[in-house]
Amino acid sequence: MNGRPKTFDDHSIIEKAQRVFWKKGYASTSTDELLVAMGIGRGSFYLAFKDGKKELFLKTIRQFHNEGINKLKADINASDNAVEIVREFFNTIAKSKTDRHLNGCFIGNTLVEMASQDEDIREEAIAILKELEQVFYKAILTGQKSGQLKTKTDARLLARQLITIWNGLNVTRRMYPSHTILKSLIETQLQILI
Amino acid sequence: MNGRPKTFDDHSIIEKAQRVFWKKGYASTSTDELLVAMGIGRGSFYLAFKDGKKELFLKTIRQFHNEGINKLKADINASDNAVEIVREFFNTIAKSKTDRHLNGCFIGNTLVEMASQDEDIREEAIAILKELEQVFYKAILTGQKSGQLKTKTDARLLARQLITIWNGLNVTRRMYPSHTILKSLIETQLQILI
DNA sequence: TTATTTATGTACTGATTAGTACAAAATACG
DNA sequence: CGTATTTTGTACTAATCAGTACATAAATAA
Repeated sequence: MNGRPKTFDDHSIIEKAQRVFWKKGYASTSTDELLVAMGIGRGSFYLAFKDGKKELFLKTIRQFHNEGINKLKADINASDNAVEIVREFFNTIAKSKTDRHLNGCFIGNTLVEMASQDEDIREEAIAILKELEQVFYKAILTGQKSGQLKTKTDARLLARQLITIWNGLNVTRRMYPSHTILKSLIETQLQILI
Repeated sequence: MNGRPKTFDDHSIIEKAQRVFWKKGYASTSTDELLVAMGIGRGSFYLAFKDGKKELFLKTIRQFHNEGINKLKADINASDNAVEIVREFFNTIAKSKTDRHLNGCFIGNTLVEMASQDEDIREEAIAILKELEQVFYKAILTGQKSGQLKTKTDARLLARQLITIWNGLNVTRRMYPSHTILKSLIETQLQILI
């Protein structure tokens, strides 16, 4: 049986919460702030997310990741050059707006902030980054099989280097929030993909 | 004129505060927790650090950095192979104890957590990482002049790559807190130093 | 000793925190 | 219409937060 209808849908309020969490991190974001950003009241929030802030956060990073990874996979599938899509993926860092640099990678931030604080959140962040690494891995394998990638380096190791470069760029971009600096840095780092 | 003598010295309590800040970050560390770790009372604390938690934190990252960078510089000066010392510096990541991996790099953590939260702390963290990059830069220059480094790549760009790899490894080590994985990863990443 | 200075310990403040309790509102079904 | 069901808004709680106030302690200097 149906009761009073919801005035919101989970997907859109999670997206609104995401912007706040991404900018401020987990601990520094208050539930009050989240409620204002999501545009709902306390009653609705704790009904929709029984375990409160932590449940919302886990759903937020999951939704953020799913949409990003699905787009990346689709782009790769639609292309005949998987490695080139990976390159473009890295280049979005340099192309993003200047104020975005300070925010870094939402998942990397989460891993850094929560690694010693919350096992559940840490493991979720690790799993997400490993899924991204896995996409890199498959793209590299594809490139090596097609001959577009000449390097004989083990694809697993190359993928692990890529995720490390990704993590690093998302810290370094805060030091150098400059289009040109980041562009040349990314280009140089990606020379491992030869 | 002298009054009642202090029961502690700043350097040692800053070091005690450092362990807590490094593990938990800025926002999630309470002043109560810091007082317990430092072994002093509120009265003494706010007398020694007029601006409270933030002043303590800034002094903590400064002291942490000064000691680390001075040791690194001394090691480089005492060696006839500056680049080899830089390699060893990176390899300390792989060699550290497993539970240390979750803590990452104190300064990198600070930049990630505070970039959008506190301008003073962000700029201090950026300055510290740039000082480390500068040490890399000079080591690379030395290596290129002596012929120990064959690469003709611009030393400035190489140093920027190194700080990015450093930042990246300190995130990735939380995904793979394993001696062997990190060792091979570091070795591969440092192949830019040829 | 007495005055001065500095350090310490503790009680307190007002703000903010995450989360709960619960009555009222809005729907569907019979 | 009336009852069951679900959502909503608001008042509340108990804990914790960073920081202040201030009396007392412990030293030096006169």
